[in-house]
Amino acid sequence: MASSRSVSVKDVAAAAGVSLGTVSNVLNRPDRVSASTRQRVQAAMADLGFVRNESARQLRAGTSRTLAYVMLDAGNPFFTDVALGVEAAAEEQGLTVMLCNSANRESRERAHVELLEQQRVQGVLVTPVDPHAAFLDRLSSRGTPVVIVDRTRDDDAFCSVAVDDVLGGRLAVEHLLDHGHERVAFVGGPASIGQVRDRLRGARDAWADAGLPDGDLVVLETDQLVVGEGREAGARLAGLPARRRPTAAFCANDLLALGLLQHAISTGRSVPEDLAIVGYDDIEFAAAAAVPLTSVRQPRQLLGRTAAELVLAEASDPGHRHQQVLFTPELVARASTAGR
Amino acid sequence: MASSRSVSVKDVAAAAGVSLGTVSNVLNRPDRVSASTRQRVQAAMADLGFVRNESARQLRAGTSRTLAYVMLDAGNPFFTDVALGVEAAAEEQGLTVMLCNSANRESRERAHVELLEQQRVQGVLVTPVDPHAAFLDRLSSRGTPVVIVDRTRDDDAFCSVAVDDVLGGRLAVEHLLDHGHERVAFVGGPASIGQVRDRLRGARDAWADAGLPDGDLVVLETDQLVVGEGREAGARLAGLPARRRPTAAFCANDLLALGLLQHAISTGRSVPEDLAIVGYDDIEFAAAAAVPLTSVRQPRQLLGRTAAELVLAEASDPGHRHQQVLFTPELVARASTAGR
DNA sequence: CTCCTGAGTTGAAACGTTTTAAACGACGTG
DNA sequence: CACGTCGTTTAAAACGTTTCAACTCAGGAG
Repeated sequence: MASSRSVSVKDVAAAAGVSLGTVSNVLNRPDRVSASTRQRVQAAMADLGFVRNESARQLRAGTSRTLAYVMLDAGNPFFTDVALGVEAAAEEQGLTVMLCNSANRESRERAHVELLEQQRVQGVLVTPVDPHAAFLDRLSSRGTPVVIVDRTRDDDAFCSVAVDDVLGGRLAVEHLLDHGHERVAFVGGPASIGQVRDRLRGARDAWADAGLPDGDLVVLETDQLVVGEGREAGARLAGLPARRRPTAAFCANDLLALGLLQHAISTGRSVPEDLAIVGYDDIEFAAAAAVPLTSVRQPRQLLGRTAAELVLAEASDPGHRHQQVLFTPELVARASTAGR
Repeated sequence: MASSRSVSVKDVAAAAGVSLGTVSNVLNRPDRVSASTRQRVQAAMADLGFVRNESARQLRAGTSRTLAYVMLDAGNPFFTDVALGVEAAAEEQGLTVMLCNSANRESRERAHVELLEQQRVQGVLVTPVDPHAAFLDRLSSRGTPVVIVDRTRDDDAFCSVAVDDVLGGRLAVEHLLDHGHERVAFVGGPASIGQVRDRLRGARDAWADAGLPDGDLVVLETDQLVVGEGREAGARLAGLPARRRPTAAFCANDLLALGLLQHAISTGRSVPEDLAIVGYDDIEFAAAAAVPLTSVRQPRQLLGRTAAELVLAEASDPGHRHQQVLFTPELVARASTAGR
């Protein structure tokens, strides 16, 4: 029951009157040790407060029992849900997940990635600021399995898991078309984000397929995907002359949609009668909004789980071919588009 | 520029034509190495794609360069904000933060804590499911510094940082009293959570000080601190006879408050005219709600930063006395109580 | 009685670093 | 010319674990 810094296998061995190798066997192959000595050793371990030194284990064994997820923004519920999926898959394999937060800063992402490589983690999952960053290629080329989460690259240098954002954009706009809207706004940006571009492209595809005039799909570009920008977009929308003002808006994520919703309500407009709104991500707060939000749902936990499985597959199979998994999004209709 | 598994200091030394100790010096005390050999070694490292093995470093050095925060619920924006503060403080010290998510499950919390101890992290910050769990005492007694975040214990076995919840409860109710409310509901639960009890106690204190009858502070207990429970509480509130129905509600956190708000709006009640609402935590979504929410703000990032500083202080100073830091909350008044 | 078998245990080597004391020259000083 | 000095570099030990070949010792088979 004692304590103190650093009780080693050697100390336990001495206390139990066995050799150091036997203690290790108790730890790693208990079946090879007779019941009586096993108990004696375990008692000694408890007595001395022995805690295995993972660095030494890892150094000798060459393999770590952890895997890491470098999140783009830990404050966004979307990514924490992805992390839940990662953790679930890891737990099944007896691995621990190390969560890192790059907070949208590439320098932090890079620092994390480099430390993770030094720690010889089994694999790195990452939602990168820039999927083409050179340090990701380096990491991978040196032998650490890397999976890109919720982003894609045009080449196939990595495994990746993502959701079909073009389809998601199409679903959103088709839903609005079904409800009879003929002037629609797309709210989102900056265009440098691949997701935003893809969702807009899907929206445009659907719009074109319906044979509606290009100009009636209004694009409002934002600087970030946050609530405040949504409010601001709402003001811009309200400023348009009534005849050209869209009757519905499709937002590139739920935070924007919530901002838009908030602006509408606070200026006395009703949703969906005066303005229908579709969001994207289906975060928990979407369903809980003042007017529950129609949104495009992504299989967030599945995304994380699949990424974890891919990275482990790559880690265990040397002759592995990279694969790009693309999930299908799903539209969840709620009150914010229920009118008409 | 090559790659491959496991290039060691020895390989670099051979390639650069120096001894292994010199390579280590280049890594750790570059000033002790002449400029010419330093460059030669660095070139060799780049050439071979050398990556320092952190396990070996840590085994020899005995000290790790990371610190961990075990979060109670990574999906709650409150905790991710605390994590931001932790990371900021750690970054200043050149340390990395390992985030772990117990997701409200004590078994997961325990598993994380045990692995962290094996990894010999510099310190563990934790918002525990149960601050009295025995494995926390064990961890600490064996020499790993532990700081309890946003929870307290009656004894002083650990350092802790928390916010004065009794005061927070008082502030909320005094604010409502100032606005002339004389029938108020407290919404929150379960009572097993210390925070909930403290906030209610503060509310009662303020109520008593105002000389108002006990019975006019109605307590609605909830099962969890989530949006859905808030909606449900809204229904219970609306079901009360008008004469006894509170004109204002103080919720134990913002998620409940958002639920309550949502129920009010969807049933055609206006906030704050028909029902004033005060939340707690001041999460980002509080300000962005359909009716911006008055809320009791906690210094979230400061909480995390302080915890990190405490744990590092304890790690470096052996003759350290545990201290309990208590921050002062602050009421942020917004539209949800602006009437009257 | 000897030999074999197999379960249980042991001792030593290895993992990749950091660190420390010692070795090595080259150089200026007395 | 011998000596100490200083700046550089080296060799070896140590960190705590895992693994593997070798050893011991009963018990059973021949």
